[in-house]
Amino acid sequence: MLKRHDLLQEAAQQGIRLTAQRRALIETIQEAKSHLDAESLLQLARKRDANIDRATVYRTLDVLKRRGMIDELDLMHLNGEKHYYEVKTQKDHLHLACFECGKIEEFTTPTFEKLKREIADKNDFSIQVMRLEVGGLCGKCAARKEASTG
Amino acid sequence: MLKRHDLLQEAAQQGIRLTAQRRALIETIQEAKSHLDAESLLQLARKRDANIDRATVYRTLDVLKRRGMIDELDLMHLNGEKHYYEVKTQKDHLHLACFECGKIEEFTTPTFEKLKREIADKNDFSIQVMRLEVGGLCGKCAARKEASTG
DNA sequence: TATATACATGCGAATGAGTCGCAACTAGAA
DNA sequence: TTCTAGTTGCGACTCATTCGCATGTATATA
Repeated sequence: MLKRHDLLQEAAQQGIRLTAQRRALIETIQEAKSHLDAESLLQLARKRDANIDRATVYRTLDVLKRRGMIDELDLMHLNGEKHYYEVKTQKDHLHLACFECGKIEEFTTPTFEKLKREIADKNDFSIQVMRLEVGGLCGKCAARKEASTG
Repeated sequence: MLKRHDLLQEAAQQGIRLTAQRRALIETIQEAKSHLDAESLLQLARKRDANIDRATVYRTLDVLKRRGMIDELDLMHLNGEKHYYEVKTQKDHLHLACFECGKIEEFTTPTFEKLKREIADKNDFSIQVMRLEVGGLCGKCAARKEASTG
């Protein structure tokens, strides 16, 4: 598992006002085992603090995004147009989404870091966020399709 | 400029039924000078064929996407949640989006191709689409910010 | 510790991109 | 020329996300 930032601590350091709702939301994101969309986040966070409104979820996500504490993903729009969120990790990583079974895998490699440096250098661009998403078929689904089609 | 596929020809080859609306849409996408969203595509295509409905735009985009003839981009959601489309090019390329001035730049490098092979190999994954988007500040905007803040 | 206020929240209504059901139409095969 | 599976326009709909505004509150300061 990739090393994640400690959101709550970071939020305090950055002087983000910590309301009960924000605490509940931040803790939920921090401890999430999978990528959460706004609705799932709302439902889970309500177990910690029942009085959280949907608008607050979006507003909080926006704050965390702007501060670079979380990343926003589309996951190839596998399930409609909603977004998913994850705590920023120390190393950049990419997401592989299987169009068939919907499984999401994460992957890191030095080549990705290298590419990042190259992008910044060769384009005179100061990178804040980088999102690499790959869509296709995971090994299992590719094999199954192969067997049934050809 | 990266070499693009010839959509109309490819559509014919693939046995896609060519209605007047689809022709207008395909030609519009092919000749577009910038990344088009569904609404802009609709407006432009109507100059060629006034009777095009919004639903047809989405349905056609969907066909072309499924066939791998065009790519769908989010461009870091710089302007809301809409999607942008572009003709698939011979080489994969990535998009740099400046959060300040909104400029979009494209970039290719062998490292990207290398990364792609690595992803496929090390994960046993059959890649269909790959989307790499980068957000940050272009050289000019970074310099301007530096000057005014620091 | 009390107070002030800039910032957060809940609510409900609004927005905007994209989708759907269905009757009418038509490209291209036979 | 005819047939029909695939395509279209229309208008209503969905669903994620945003907004305006009155109310509430975390935190700085006295």
